[in-house]
Amino acid sequence: MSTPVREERDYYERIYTASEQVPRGQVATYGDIAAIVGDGCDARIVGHALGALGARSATVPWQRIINRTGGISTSGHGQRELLVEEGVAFDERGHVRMDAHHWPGPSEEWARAHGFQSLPKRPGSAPDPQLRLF
DNA sequence: TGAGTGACCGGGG
DNA sequence: ACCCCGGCCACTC
Repeated sequence: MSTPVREERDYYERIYTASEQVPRGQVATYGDIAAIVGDGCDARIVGHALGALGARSATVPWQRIINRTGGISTSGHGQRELLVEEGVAFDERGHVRMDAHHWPGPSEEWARAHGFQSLPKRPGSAPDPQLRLF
C-alpha cells in the first residue's frame, strides 16, 4: 500500500504560489492560504513555509500574510512597515483594517486552471458597491 | 514518553 | 472585543 502521508515540505511550493496571488495593498490570513492550497494544508504549515522562505522572500510577498485578527505574528522583520509602505491601513490597536484590505481570494478561473481552491464568499464585507471615492 | 512551543484557527461563552 | 479550549503538525527537550 502506498503511504498517503504528506510532509509539510510538500505543501511549500503551492503555498508560495498561492501567496504570490495576493495583490499589493491587500492581505490574506494564514488560514486563507491554507484553504486555497487545500488538500489537508493548515494555517500552521503556511507559517512554517513562510518562515523557511530564505532567499525567496524577495519574490514571495510574505508580508501580506497575517493572522486572523489582522495582527502581525512576526517580529524583527519589518512586516508592518512593508505593509504601510504599500498602503495598508492599521487601526489604533495595531491591527490591519481587514474590512478594507482583506483579499477575497483568487478568481474561480485562476484557481480551477492551477488546481487551487477559491475562498467562500464573505457575506460580512461586500466588495464595496457603496464605497464612494469622494 | 509527554509536555511545551510555534509566523494558527474556529467555536462557544 | 475578550478568554478558554481543542485541533492542527513538526520539533525540542
